[in-house]
Amino acid sequence: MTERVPVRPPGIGTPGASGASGLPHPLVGLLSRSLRLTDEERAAAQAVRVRVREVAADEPILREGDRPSRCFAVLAGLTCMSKVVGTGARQIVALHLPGDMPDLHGTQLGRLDGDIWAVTASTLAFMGHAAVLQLCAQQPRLAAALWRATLVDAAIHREWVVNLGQRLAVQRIAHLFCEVLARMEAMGLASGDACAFPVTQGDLGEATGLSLVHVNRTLQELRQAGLVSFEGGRLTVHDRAALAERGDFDPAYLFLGPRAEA
Amino acid sequence: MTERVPVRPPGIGTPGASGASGLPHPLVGLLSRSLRLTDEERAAAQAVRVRVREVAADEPILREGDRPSRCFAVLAGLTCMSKVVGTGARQIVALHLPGDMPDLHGTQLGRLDGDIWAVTASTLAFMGHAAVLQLCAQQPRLAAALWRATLVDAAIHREWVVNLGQRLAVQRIAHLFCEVLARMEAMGLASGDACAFPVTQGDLGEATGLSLVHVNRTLQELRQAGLVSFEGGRLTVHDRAALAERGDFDPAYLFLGPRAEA
DNA sequence: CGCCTGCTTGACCTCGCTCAAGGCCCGTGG
DNA sequence: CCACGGGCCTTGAGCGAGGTCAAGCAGGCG
Repeated sequence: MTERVPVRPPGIGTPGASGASGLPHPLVGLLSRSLRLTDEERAAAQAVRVRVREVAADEPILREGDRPSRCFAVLAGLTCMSKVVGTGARQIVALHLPGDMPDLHGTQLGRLDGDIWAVTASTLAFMGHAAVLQLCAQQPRLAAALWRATLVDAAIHREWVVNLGQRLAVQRIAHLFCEVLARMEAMGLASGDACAFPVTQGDLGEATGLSLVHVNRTLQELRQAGLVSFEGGRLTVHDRAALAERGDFDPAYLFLGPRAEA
Repeated sequence: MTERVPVRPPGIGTPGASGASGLPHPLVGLLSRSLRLTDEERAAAQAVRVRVREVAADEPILREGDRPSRCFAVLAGLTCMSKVVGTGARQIVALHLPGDMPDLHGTQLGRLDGDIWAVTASTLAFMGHAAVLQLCAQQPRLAAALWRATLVDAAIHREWVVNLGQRLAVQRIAHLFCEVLARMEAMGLASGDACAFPVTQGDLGEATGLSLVHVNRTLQELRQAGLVSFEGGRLTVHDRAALAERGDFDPAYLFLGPRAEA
């Protein structure tokens, strides 16, 4: 009945992730999602020096309280930000897909208010805070675009608050699946109605505030309803409309629509 | 046993809220919390024209999907951002105290991803998006400070995710109380261990993802433990350390500490 | 005076948690 | 080649935190 598939498959975004010509600068990729860059702006962004680092699955990248001097963009893989409560339980507060900058807010706030973990083996592009801040000071449109990126993250947080505060287990999971597929699609990382999503059921629980056991039963319910498959680290949505309906999902909060140029 | 006190008392921040000399410009107040302004910067901020408006309790200020051309700061009172789910239930995703700018993110995102309501009768200071954006373009340090303000909001959202995802009812309420008192204090709106907090038990439920009934019983528990009083729209914390302990509260995420100047 | 809003209480129910055990797949080492 | 161990998924049984429904009460206001 239950198909068995190798765990933790290849990965996300590995094949020439986000552009054509060799290695596009991660900032250029991020910025041109919300802006049409001028040559000067592109040059300024590309001048920010990048150091690429690989991290293994379940490796801590940054710790709560850290005052890092560099921030990073996810090139491939999956990272998350989480916080630990008094009981020792962990809540994932954000998922970062390729193209995201998980700790961009750190450049402004200086201190990190949660841990950042690699969920799967990932490729990260580190940039110095100083260089990013200088870029912001010299290129106001780019500063605005980066600001906007952090505001979208905040909008996602708000929707997560709603998800955890008001929705039942099935809806929470369905909603998360809808969000992940929509964001993957926006990054060009989905194929049809499927995308890589190599997280464990335990991870899902920590993101949705549910126990591992209940996530398992909830997944069975979604599976048996014919809405999704979630096996082998891959998410396949069989009926998008029905899943969105089930999860009370409206993608407006992702601000993926036609870019609102200033 | 249960004392009865008039509902919806005077209000918050009414008495010469945030400064000495007549009416300080709301932007100046907000900005100088994280920055020591130069004369030029102060002048530029004060040049942003402001229109003050009073709103009644439970009045909608902005609606989800709106594309406002102005944003506002809370001068006095209490507002919130909330979202409504399919079942009709409402989740409050943010509380705004005097000094906050509830829809500052709207200047960059253009569209609002939730409703903004006046929780109590409030005084709001509206400013045009264009003027604020122009200020950002001309004064990079002010732009950074406003960006930072939205990042602190995001950090609060993340903590709320944790609150809703991992904590029991008593902890959720205790945590919220700690947060409100800390933020009120930071705005100079607390007196000793008490502050105005004129919300109904229903409002508390919508902020913490609990039913009204359960909020009521939970409040009794906190009251009988001698930790807080919450009557007559006023919050009084009798044992701060114990309440913080009970609510698993660590104020680090509020970024109230000594301002991290660039 | 009567209504409306907000608080309080009781009884019952259910969603989701906890505890516990077993199974499958894979990697490792003898 | 096989034995062993460790993730991760699955299933069952019992329980408990919190929801729902319903009613009553107190105070403010027209």
